[in-house]
Amino acid sequence: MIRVLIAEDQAMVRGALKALLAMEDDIQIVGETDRADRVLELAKQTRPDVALLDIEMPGGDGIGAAGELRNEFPSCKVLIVTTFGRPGFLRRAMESGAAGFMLKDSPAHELALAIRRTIKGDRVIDPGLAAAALSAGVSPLSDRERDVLNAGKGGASIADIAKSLFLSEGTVRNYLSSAIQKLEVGNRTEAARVAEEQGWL
Amino acid sequence: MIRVLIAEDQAMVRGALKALLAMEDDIQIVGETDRADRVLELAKQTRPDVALLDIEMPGGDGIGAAGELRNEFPSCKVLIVTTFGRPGFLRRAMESGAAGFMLKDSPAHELALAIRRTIKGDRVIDPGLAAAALSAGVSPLSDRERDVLNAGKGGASIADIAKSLFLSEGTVRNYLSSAIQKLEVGNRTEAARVAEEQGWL
DNA sequence: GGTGCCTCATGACAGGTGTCACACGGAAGT
DNA sequence: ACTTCCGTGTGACACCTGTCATGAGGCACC
Repeated sequence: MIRVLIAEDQAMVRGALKALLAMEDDIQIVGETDRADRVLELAKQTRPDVALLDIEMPGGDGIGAAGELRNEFPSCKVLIVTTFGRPGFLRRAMESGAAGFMLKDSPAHELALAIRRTIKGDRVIDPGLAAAALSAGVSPLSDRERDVLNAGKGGASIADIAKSLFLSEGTVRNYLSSAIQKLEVGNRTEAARVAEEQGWL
Repeated sequence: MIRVLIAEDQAMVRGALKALLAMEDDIQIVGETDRADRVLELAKQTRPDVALLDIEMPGGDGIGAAGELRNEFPSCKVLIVTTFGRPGFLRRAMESGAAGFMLKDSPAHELALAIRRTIKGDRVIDPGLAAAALSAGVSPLSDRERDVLNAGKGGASIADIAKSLFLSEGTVRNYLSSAIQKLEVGNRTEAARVAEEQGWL
């Protein structure tokens, strides 16, 4: 029996995944949560063999939770199951110790297969996404460039970004300018969009 | 037996919902698709009693599909089931003839309940979202203001927007300025974000 | 027929933004 | 030690943006 933990914030999707996996004879759902910051605690109680984690969740993100799990329970495999196939997500997920990365637009029956393969020690990665990750390469942005893009992605002005990051406005302008050039776009709104699409934020 | 059609682009979620609903004795899944523009065609073949539609889908959106369904098959109830509770979405969905509006973070078992209530002629609306829609009110934006925000939301410059809408740059600036003031924000990036959050785009 | 709103446009102006050159200290690699 | 980044900062400059005043035409409503 494979003990599975599910972390997914949308209750309906979580319930539906549960229903789906409950039909498999060799899979047992031992825990479920809608928050990233409850994953570790829940794993302590339930000792799962595999954790199914979404990336977008309240209380943190699935990639962070994957890293924590990896530290505390090295025997527990992590399978990221998410909506968006951002190449950068895949890279960060694998670096944080995830054993697999599936997209929600894969067929449903592949999920059980992926769980079984993960248990056997295989790394399961969505094929299309793997190709995209290879062609996209690593983020060209420095840490600070990423920070300013992040702080400004909601539409904040340079002054706002400077305040929230405790930097001078000139410095923020320089970082933005350099990020805009690296991403080959024309303004910070586009830069934030492109970086987000690549999973570089 | 309630005949149900599912339109949802993420295959895993679609499959999982199918598994969930298949466990109900009085519900039968008669069709499924991942594209908004196949809904009508599929309904012609399968004659569903209820159509479960996501909003974000390739080939159009679920609200448009709801309107088409309403015209061609007035007896088929439409239940919108979506991720984001944008008040404007709810309004547009109800105006286009949807019988219900559920969020994916409702508990899974409520989906079957909602389907049954829809069949009985009830209108099923997520309670929290209904309150939000009432407090948010209708969009204050004129058609053209909406257009320029839409054209610029990816980060396009004023010149780009003007070209794509065949307007002068000054006109675009005026519309943006007026939208920015109506939405009580400071620049067009924020304006686009706020309008999008309200479902006004 | 007046009033008000929307669409489209122009011109002017202040302030925000992106670019560039330059500087200094620290960390990392050779 | 030397070089090469990165992070941080300043000042200057050109250009982009947001605001405002103003105008014309069209449509709807009273």
